[in-house]
Amino acid sequence: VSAVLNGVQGTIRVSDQTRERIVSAAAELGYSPNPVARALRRGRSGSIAFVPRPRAEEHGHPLTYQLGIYIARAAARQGYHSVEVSPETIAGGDSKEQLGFLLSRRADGVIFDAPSSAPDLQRLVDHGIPVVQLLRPLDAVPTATVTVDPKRGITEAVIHLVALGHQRLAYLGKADAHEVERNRFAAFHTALTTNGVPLIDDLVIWGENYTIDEGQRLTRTLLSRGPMPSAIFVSSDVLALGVLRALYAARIRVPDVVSVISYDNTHADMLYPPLTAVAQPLDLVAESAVGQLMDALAVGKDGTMEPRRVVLPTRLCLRESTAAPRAHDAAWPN
Amino acid sequence: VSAVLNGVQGTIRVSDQTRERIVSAAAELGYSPNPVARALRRGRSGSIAFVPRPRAEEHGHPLTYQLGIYIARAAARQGYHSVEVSPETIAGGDSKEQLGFLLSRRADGVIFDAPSSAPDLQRLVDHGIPVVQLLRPLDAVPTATVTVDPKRGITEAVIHLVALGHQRLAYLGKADAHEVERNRFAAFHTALTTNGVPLIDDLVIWGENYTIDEGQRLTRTLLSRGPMPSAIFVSSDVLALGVLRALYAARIRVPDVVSVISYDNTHADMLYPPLTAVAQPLDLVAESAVGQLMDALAVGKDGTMEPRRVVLPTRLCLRESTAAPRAHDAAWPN
DNA sequence: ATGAAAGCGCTAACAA
DNA sequence: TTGTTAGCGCTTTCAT
Repeated sequence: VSAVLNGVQGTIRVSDQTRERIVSAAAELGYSPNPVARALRRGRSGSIAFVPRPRAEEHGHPLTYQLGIYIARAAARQGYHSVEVSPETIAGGDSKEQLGFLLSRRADGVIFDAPSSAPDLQRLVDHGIPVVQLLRPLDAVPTATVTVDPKRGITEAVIHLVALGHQRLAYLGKADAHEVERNRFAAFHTALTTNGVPLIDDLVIWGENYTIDEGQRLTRTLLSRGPMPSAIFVSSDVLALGVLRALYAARIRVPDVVSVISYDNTHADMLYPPLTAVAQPLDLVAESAVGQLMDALAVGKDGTMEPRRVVLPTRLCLRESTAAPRAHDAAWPN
Repeated sequence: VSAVLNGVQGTIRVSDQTRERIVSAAAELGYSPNPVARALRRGRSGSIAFVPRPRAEEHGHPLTYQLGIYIARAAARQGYHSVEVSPETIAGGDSKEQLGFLLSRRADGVIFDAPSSAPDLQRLVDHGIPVVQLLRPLDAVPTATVTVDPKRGITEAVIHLVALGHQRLAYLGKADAHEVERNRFAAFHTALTTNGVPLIDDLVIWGENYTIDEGQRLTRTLLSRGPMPSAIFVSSDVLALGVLRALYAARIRVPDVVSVISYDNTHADMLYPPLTAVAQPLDLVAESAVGQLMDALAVGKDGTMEPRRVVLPTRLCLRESTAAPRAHDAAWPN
């Protein structure tokens, strides 16, 4: 019966008549297999878990939401289920319990976005559960990772601005807490140099975190530093929320007076004006992560992963927050 | 051993010495129970599932995100796990499989936010799995529900505007697809009447869906209808995104020229200016839903629920998108 | 081609 | 107080 219902491949070991009997009986009884029993027996649950980034990141939801969807889709394509396990629960209650939840074959593999707890990760790895870290991995734990190289998109952004005629570019970013931050600024800096645009120290402003308030603060600082830039590159959408708020309060219109480009593209399409932004390929990130898990879980494999490091490129998404600088800006004294 | 490790209450049926031996042995071996086996044996998984609203709702993510967190927290407080099961997966692949996933004791109870598939729900109910529907329930299926009565918050909103001196109020809403929409407008209308403010037909504009584009479109229509309102009530935050975009494009400042109040409070705190908005108590919604599930799942109970209907009030959240109307507005001809 | 049985890891009921 | 055992529902091996 089990073989028939599961459509076992191998040799056809059942007469058509019996198969028919089995199938119709199952239908009549409304039978559906109990996945828990199946998981116990198989040692595999058939589902993977996605643990979003810690909630501490104010307004991190669109990214989490999108990743969740892409992961669910990618998993579904492979016949896998995916569930999202709130980091709240993990960090909150006794994390031992929660981890046990993931550990003990309830999820065959786990995808973490920007995890914050190395010990938790390590325990999973120690238990032989395949783990992939996304976007902002903890390097202390040797797992597979899928990250993004900001270079391409940021270079496109700078070229775009230069082509429009901008020469005074500001950069609002977060002080380098992580490689990710450093890479963004490095990409920006390199792109300026390559395109013969000066990096103006006064127009590079560092904040402590990615929040709206911080974005406002940095913008006010920028505005207080004398001659305005004609374009601002903001290193995260959440920061950009604050930038736009500050600009709105100061009655400085975008893109009429300043152009704005942000990084992330998570909120960009809901703002006004819609923001030109550098987008991370979250769909591909998810796909790659799920793919790696599936490889490790393929029949015959024991679930061990080599810690492969996939790096994906970014791209610029053109919208309406960029335009040529105002004519008289060009005539401004330096 | 099982009894000791699970801290069974009843009579203390174990000598302290043996207990000690068991505990230390477990610690040494790094033992942690296999939840799958436990679930199979107990017939309870110890976790509940949250199925977010269909992704079709553009920019519905903050609400989903917040509900997810509140549900996770509430469940954790009760010693339960919660997982989020993407509606993508359910709607996408063969929904039978996915439902089976929820059905077959992988989740002891299920919380749906604004579900779209009555048959799926019905199947769960038929299988005796406790179900709670949130915010926009399918009345066809007799489950417990937790909904929100917009009246209080909307009344506060109108009173707030009237107190500021507004008399020309616009309402942008979605044509009544669901009781939820009707209730919002009804609350608005009643509040106007109660406060002696006229409902101006030209300033009530109906759209087809909650999208940014629709918000823009409705606003353009509004602007084309002659004398501006001094305040706009927008029946959803996503619509408000479009309203603000259209106002920005038309160089109409908020709240200097028009005040704006929106409903939902999901995006309101990230906009510019920060929006005064009517908030649904998502934390209480989650808490109530989880509580009802827990009641149904309490030891001894068989998981049957009476279809209780909890209704929670809204409240106004003051921010910066409302101000007194411009002086000359008062002098405007009607 | 079909039937029988073992056993995944746990808990609960019962026996000693 | 401790030890033994049945069995949750399934898959898979082995015997017929």
